[in-house]
Amino acid sequence: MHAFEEALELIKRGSEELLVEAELNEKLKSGRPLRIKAGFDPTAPDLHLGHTVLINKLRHFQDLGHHVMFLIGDFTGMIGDPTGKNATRPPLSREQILDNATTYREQVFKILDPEKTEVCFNSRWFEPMGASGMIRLAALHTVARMLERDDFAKRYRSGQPIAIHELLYPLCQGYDSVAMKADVELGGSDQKFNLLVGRELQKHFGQAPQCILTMPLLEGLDGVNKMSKSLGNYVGIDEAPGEMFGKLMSISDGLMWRYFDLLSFRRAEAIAALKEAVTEGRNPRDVKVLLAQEIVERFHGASAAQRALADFDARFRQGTIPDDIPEVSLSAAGQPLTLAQVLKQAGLTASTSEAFRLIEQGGVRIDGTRIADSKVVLSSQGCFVLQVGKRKFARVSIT
RNA sequence: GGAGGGAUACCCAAGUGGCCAACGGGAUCAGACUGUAAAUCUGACGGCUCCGCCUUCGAAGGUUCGAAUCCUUCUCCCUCCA
Repeated sequence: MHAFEEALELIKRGSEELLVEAELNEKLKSGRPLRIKAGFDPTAPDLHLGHTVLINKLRHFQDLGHHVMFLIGDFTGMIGDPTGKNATRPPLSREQILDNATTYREQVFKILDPEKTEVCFNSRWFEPMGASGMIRLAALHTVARMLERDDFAKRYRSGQPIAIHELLYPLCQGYDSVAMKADVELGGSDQKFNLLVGRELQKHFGQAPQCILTMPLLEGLDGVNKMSKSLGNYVGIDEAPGEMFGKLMSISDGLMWRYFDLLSFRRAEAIAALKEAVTEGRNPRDVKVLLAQEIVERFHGASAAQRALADFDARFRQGTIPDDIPEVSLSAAGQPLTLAQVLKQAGLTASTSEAFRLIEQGGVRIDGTRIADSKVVLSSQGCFVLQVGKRKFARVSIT
């Protein structure tokens, strides 16, 4: 196998679609470092594992010696990407955008090598372009072609408003590719239309059109919907090691392989070997541990990953109480407190009603002993560990 | 500008004068089973000083012994026409 063929394998792994493969082949064969572009809207600075699928792919290119350009759409952020939206997005202010961009960079360099990454801002070429330049750019595409795009078409059909400036978004993104002389552009599978516009414009400006590599959207912890913060099925890359580890351990066995493909840096053969081991009887749990550890290690380092595993085993396999639990001290003011009140005041339940229910359902323990009597009154003074369900703890002292 | 339809708990969605703290589904939480798996099963799912009481059905008033349900005004959303 030639080196470039191996490279192509790595590039294609986990991807959704590669256009046009033959072109990319040629580019790889040339042996020069390719210019790899990926653009990010500086809207949501809180990255989760779903976002990292694309960033991992950039990392692959980086490892293969290519030139990664991380584009922060500070200019286009004023438009807001209409992709997948059914409504016009509120524009971002200048300060918000810059703020978000900084956070973005910090988080992204946990995966990308900062030395090998060029960070670009597209205001650099759009600001000097001016209104006349924008009009010339707009002249390069037609409304009809723009309305071919599914989400625009749907909105248009269903009578939802499409503001004129939203039509400019794909053009701007496409022009970015011209300004950056991109050889390859990466994007989510929902970005295909925008990425294709880039090819058109590059051809118009006499450049070889970029290849397009789209990445699938990662399913969230529920295994059904795409990972997103608003659905609450996400793992944030800033989350504490223990949280991250626990969340990853809770995914289903089937979903685990998807996560391996899209998130792990292991070689494809290594993953295949793991899969085989499981079919031959290896406990999937142990394999999932490997995945969870790899991910935690990536964002928090090896020792944190070790600790997360140890804590996890201690807490859930042996049922011991973790040591890093929040401490709460309450003052009884001379009066005895009911258990339900303490639970609420310690922040373990949202209301005393909820506390009552949980007690009655057997979900509450004091120092490891289940308390099922909702009328228990805690005599004043004392210090103990309160537990609700499997994961919520607090060390409470009453004074 | 005109005509019509709608707003119910985290989401979807029943309910058209008392049996409604409000059917059902989803999400969520707890318990059982486990690998903290997943699936499944059981239960909970407005609040409180919790075997009783208090506040909810877009908002504010009103009718009534009694309203999510009837009336008035207001706010917001949708559809059709212009």
